Amino acid sequence: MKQDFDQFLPLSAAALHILLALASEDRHGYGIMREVARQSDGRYKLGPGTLYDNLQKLLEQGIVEERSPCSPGDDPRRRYYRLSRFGRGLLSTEIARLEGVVREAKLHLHIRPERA
Amino acid sequence: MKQDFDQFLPLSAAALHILLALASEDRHGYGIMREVARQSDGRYKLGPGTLYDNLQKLLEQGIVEERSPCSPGDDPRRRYYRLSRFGRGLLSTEIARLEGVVREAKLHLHIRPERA
DNA sequence: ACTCCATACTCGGATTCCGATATAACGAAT
DNA sequence: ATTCGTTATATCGGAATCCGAGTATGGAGT
Repeated sequence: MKQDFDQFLPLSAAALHILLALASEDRHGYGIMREVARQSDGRYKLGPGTLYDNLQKLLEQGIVEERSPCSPGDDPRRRYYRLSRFGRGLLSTEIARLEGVVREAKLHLHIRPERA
Repeated sequence: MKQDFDQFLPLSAAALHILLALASEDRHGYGIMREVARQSDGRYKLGPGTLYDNLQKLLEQGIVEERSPCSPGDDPRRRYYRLSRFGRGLLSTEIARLEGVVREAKLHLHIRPERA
């Protein structure tokens, strides 16, 4: 069975980074913000507006699910989100697409070697 | 000297694909549309609205320049666009950023081997 | 003349972005 | 116990962006 990932692609920068933050582990909203900043080395920061707009849409689309807060002793304010199976497949597809973009770009750009 | 690429990043999907189409050669608007569709294997199509909105902004920002139509016998309606030196550097930076995203994602996803 | 495709461009509604702001609980220190 | 900085969720509304429908015209083929 073929899933129609294509209608959700390409992911916006915000959605991509949110899914990426959730790929490593389930996180709550604020944790997503911190993880996105960390992964991008502080160059890309998600404000609360962008975060919750996107989270709501991702939930509606079944890409992300809300998880019950299982751990006792955890701050009860937190609402945890997790990547659904579908979302994981979608992210994989998007990453494969981005690899193609990178490959194409390298055919035509002189990339400087990374500096130490 | 350090150029402040960061304020332009991340590129939207539309801007990224336009720059990518211009990386290989100078093109006119309609040609950009076709090249973007070709590079993405028809999965990502740019409508004229998105194209000209983006092109105008990229021109204002000095990322893309308009080139005089040099070739005689060419359709005189065509307006050609070219990646500026700054734009080329910006695209390189964005590609490097995307490589980081891909690398990060692969740490946490089981990517299926590509099928033939 | 007619038709089809290439080409540039505009318009306006829909979507998305995103910072300012509100609210409040937690932890630690005084 | 009060205060303060941080953690945390959420909304609001203006700005930016997306994006397809539509307009217009030129060139090529029949």
